[in-house]
Amino acid sequence: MKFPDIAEVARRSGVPASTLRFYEEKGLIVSAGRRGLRRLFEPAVFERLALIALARASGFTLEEIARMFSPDGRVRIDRQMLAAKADELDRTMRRLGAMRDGLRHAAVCRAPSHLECPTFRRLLAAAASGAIRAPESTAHKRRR
Amino acid sequence: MKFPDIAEVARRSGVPASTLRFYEEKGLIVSAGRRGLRRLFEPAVFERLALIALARASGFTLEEIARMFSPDGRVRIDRQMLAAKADELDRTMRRLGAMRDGLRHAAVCRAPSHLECPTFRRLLAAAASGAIRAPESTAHKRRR
DNA sequence: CTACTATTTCAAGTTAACTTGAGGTCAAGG
DNA sequence: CCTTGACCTCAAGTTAACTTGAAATAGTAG
Repeated sequence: MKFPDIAEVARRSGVPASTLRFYEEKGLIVSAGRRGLRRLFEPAVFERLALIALARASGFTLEEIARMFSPDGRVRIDRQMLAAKADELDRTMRRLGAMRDGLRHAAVCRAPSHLECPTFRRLLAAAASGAIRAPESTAHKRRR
Repeated sequence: MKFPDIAEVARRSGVPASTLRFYEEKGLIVSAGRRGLRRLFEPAVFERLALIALARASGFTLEEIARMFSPDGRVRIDRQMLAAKADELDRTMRRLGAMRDGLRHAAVCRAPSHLECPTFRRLLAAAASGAIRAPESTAHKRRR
C-alpha cells in the first residue's frame, strides 16, 4: 500500500474522490503517477489534505491555498501573507465575539423588543458604523 | 424624508438597490408602500439592515436571518436557537484561534519545513482528527 | 405636455467549490 | 479470454447571494 489509489485516499482522508480529482485539477494536490488510467498518490497527500482542510476551515479560498505551495510541492512561506491572514482572523474573531454576546444577551433579555434594548442597540450601532464589517472576507455558512 | 426611497436607503445604508430588492424578495425587509411603482421604506429599515449585516457577518445565512423575524416584522426570540448559535460561534472562534496561532507561529518559525515543525504538526493533527472541522458551518471567503 | 431619468420587473449571468451523470477504459478475477 | 466494476474524462448541474441587462413605466423638471 505504498501508493494509495484514489479510493484509498478518499477512504482514509474522508475527502470524496470527486473532490480529490477537483483538487488535482486546481493544482492543490498532485498524483504521483498512474496505473493504467488510475491515479496513484504519494502517502504525503494525507498531510497535504490535512493542511488544505485546516486552511479551508480558517477562511482561505482554494486559490489562496494553491498559492501557499511552491511548484515543487513544498509549503511556500509568505510571512507577510500569513501575518495578514492572522490579523484578519483576529478581526473575524472579535466580530464573532460581539455577535455571540449579542445572541447570549438576546436569549435572556427582558426588553419588550430587542430594538429597545440598550445592549442590542450597541451592537447594531457598531454594525451600522462599519466597525464590524469586514472589507474583503467574511465568515459564513457553507452550502450543503 | 419621512419615507426614504430605494436610492436614499442605498445611499445611507451602503447596501446596493439591487440587494435591497433582493432582500425584499427574500422577505428580509419590507417596503412600506409605493409611490407609483417606486418603493418607499420605513426609517426602521436601517436598523433592520444593520441587524442583517451583523448577522451575515457572523455566519448566518439569509435563510436563517429571515427566520429571525416574525411575520409582523418583530425580532422573533427563539432562545433555543439563539443559544445554539452562540455556542456555534464559540466553537468557530476556538477554531479560528487555533489557526491564527498556527499562522502567527508559521510566520516566525525557523524549521526547515513547516511540516517538520512540532507546532504546525499539532495543528495538522488536530485538523486531520476532525477536532477542528465544523460539521455544518465554516468560515470562508466571500465572492467578490 | 414632453422629455428625461430613476425605478420597476423578470430573466439570466456570476463565483466558489463541488457534485452528478453519461459514456469510455482497463486491471484483475474466474 | 471475457466479464465486471472501479476509475477515467468532460460537460453540465447545484447552491448562496447577489449583479447585470433589457424592456417598460412613471415622477419630475422645464
